Amino acid sequence: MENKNYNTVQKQKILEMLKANSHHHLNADEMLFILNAKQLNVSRATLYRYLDVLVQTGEVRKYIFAEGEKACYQYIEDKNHCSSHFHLMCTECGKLIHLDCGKVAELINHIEEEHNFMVDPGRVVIYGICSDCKKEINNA
Amino acid sequence: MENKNYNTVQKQKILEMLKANSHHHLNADEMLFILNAKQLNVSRATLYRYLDVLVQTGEVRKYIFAEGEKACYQYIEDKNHCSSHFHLMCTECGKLIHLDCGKVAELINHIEEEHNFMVDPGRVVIYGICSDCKKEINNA
DNA sequence: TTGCGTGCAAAGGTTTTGCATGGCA
DNA sequence: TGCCATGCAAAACCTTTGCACGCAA
Repeated sequence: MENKNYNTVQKQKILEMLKANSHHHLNADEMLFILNAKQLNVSRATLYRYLDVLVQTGEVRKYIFAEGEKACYQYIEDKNHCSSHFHLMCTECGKLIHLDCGKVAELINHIEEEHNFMVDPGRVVIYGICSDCKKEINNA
Repeated sequence: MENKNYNTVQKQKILEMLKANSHHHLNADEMLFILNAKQLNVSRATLYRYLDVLVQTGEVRKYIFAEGEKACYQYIEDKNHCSSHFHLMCTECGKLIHLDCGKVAELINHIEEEHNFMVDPGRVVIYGICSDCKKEINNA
């Protein structure tokens, strides 16, 4: 790794904030808002710079959705583990569900064997609506 | 649909160009370059405006990849059909493969029944490397 | 003391928008 | 003729970068 990784308050707080929100994705504005609310001002530049590092090391995943086009970031609990399965992303609430399931492995195998296509599971996101949001929509 | 859809040369040429390149995705610059090469100057604004319409009607799909972050567009042959299956996207050459396969339907059913998550198949893209590019990489 | 990390402001690149003009129906 | 579509340029937007200063080790 090329960075000498000095330990600074900013980095600590950014990482802490990401871990506390590992259940959903955040964009830069949202992150700065959260940090601000905690009386810690981090500059936008520093945030982006550190996010880049975290994405490179695999600790954080970066998403870009066609609608918003604003980059969203999310802390990945177990980076090695998370490259081997698919993710379900709720387009309503942003919740990320780890789909660690034999059926996925089955489909990946099928695609690689029968369709001769090498899948990169870590990048695959299955969009849809989670059970909680489905309830809310039905109740509305 | 809210647009009265006047027929103009620009729209015709844009759609024609998209259809001719339906096997892969293009970004705005590439499209303008192609149009230019054919001696038809379309303004960037017009291109973006029409692309928006096409995306809304489902004739064109918009992709944003985390790396490039530049929006890519691709004509969808059969928009109704394409909302019911997954797509394989080669990250090397941009080829889009329609994965119309029982295994996909199986996984979708499984996710909806067992994981209680309503999948939106039209938005799902499985990234990886296609057989042609795999060969090239191996030969290199 | 060394040199990485930070903050600020400016730049960068893509996409969107306002406005006057042009062209389809 | 009415009004949508176009082109231009400017604006908007998110993100990156240059530079000087501050701070970790």
